[in-house]
Amino acid sequence: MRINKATRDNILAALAATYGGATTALEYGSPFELLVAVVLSAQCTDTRVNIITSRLFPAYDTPAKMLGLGEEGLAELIRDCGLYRAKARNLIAACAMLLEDYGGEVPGNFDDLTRLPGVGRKTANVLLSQLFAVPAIAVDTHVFRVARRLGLATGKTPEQVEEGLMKVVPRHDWSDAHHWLIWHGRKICKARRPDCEGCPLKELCPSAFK
DNA sequence: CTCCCGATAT
DNA sequence: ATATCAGGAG
Repeated sequence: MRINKATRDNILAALAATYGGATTALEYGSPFELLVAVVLSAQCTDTRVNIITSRLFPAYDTPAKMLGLGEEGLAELIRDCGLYRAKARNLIAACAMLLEDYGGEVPGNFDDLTRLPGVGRKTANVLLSQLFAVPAIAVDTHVFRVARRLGLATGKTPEQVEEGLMKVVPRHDWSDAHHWLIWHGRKICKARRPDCEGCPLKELCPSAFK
């Protein structure tokens, strides 16, 4: 669904006004902790990730400490977030790579981040924008769904939606717009039963149920 | 494309 | 019962 520039700018202004102070819901105390939290957040609510990390981070807050857990030990601690074997395997391998190649620090560029096992395009963009103030639009399930419903972007893949959003959102708003779309997706524009009646964008949205 | 996967909402 | 949740790897 294509929309004109005036409508698009009104939508972006309304999102900014409604979700202006939005930021991540993931709780973390260091770049490494955010890396772990974002990997755990795949196909899992942020609320549950925070429950898990509140038990994990006090004892395992560095690559060296987490590596000492081993896959089995880590898997047991993160079991409740689902996909736990793959996440444990990837995180342990990522800890080893961080120590081996990056001095135990989280690298600050896209290519190095996506070399880490379990870190793909979306996670890398989250870390770049959140940790290094690099303008980026991480397209997760909410951003993908909401951007398309609002007519801000088209395309069949997250990467296509990311490209579309970068064209219509001013660069200095990329990181913020990512959070606006996530919170709108959580609170109003939900996957299963969107609350179009209570939506502040219902007059502007090409997908609104009227 | 399939697989990984438990917790929660509907 | 089923869809969905801050995806990524093979």
